[in-house]
Amino acid sequence: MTYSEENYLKVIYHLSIGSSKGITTNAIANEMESKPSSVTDMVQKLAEKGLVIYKKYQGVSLTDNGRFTALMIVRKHRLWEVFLLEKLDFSWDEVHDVAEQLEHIKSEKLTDKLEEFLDFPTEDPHGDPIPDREGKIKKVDKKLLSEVEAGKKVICVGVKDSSPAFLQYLDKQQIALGSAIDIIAKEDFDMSLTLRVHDRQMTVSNKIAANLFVKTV
Amino acid sequence: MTYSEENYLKVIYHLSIGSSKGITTNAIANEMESKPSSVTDMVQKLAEKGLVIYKKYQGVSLTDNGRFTALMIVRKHRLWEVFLLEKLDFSWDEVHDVAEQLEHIKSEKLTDKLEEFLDFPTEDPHGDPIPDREGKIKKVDKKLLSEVEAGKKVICVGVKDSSPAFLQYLDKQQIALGSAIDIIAKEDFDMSLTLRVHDRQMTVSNKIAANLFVKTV
DNA sequence: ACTATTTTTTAGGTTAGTCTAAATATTATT
DNA sequence: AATAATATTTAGACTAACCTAAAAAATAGT
Repeated sequence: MTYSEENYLKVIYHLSIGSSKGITTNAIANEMESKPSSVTDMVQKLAEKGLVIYKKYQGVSLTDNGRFTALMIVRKHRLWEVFLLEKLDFSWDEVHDVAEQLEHIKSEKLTDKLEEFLDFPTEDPHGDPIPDREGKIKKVDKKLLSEVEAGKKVICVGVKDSSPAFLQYLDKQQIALGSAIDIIAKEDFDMSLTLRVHDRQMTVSNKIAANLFVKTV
Repeated sequence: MTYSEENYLKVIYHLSIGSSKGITTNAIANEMESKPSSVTDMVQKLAEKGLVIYKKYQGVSLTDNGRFTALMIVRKHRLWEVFLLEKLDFSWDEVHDVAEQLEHIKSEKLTDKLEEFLDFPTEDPHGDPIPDREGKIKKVDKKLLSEVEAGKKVICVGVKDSSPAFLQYLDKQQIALGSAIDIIAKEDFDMSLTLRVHDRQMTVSNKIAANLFVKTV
């Protein structure tokens, strides 16, 4: 397994979530910031190795073997994210690039020992579930704030838009990872929301709500 | 900096310790389990980048820049070894392969935070010193047991020969990493040593002593 | 249903890092 | 000092992973 093959499998896995159809070479090239022709090459190689199913012009999908391999990479990525945040005091936006490298370290023992050291976390700091060593994965309860109905209580677990402007806005409103949010009301006219965060009441636009990931409690 | 360039620098650094002359392409090829012709290619590339000094048929040596780069890789390798042993309960012989991968992770912040997390260790589990972030490195006081004079007290920090036969022998004699050893006498005839380990007295051959690294206390 | 547009694949080329075999330089031997 | 042995470099080839440009297939528009 090369570094590059692993990256392709990971991207195909992520694109497969939700869409049941074959993943197009264009979609993969886009995600990997490479060219469709390069993707065609690699995808043929992965098909020969039995990791994906590929028919010309029809897109690709993962085999069981390919999915398992992808899940083990995702597992490593998310465990390392927990490590960086909890043990090394990395901030939210700093973990990704480093985890992107660490996910390729090959040692089952390391992965399992790390999981134990972190006390068997079931989700990463963004609220995404961590596959176990058999590849089993908890169903996600992460949603966009805009999709939750009024009256519910939720916890902030991540952002969709991670631009400085948005992060600074959240900072100003004192909304952070782990903040408890009560959804008091939803305005039908513009889909804006009235929230209570840390005993402070506020109103946020639909655009804000559509970029904030929360998990229901 | 590619993975491969980093490995060459690291090997050249290790071979440079002790020998003040230029390092031969053959020596490098040997250490890397590759061919001398491949080494010539790479060494020319490293010379163009100003990391080594190279004149045809004369061997290579590191520039200041090259030495610093090598030291930063050694720093990462040894910090990760400490992490694996102390935090994840890896055993002595399991750390090397994994550290060999982890040493290539590129993130100054990660390295510095890891060092802090481990409480600024100054040597790794084999008794080798860990360079600081400026590349400063403590002088080694690690020696072979056979080179220490009678009467001294030492601590076992590593092995030169790591064959199962030798490790099993040490196990049987209850000599482990960290064991305190008193050197009671040295026999002139065959250079065998009389030792006290854990209040038990024993005699070991020169061959044994010449494969055991210790640090003087 | 036929043409225009877009998507995907094929063909051929590039770079990094490796190799083998041949050529050349250095070192050792007598 | 000349030759034999060894070490090192050069030349040319290979693979993995990428690219561009052209060809082929699929999709969309009228």
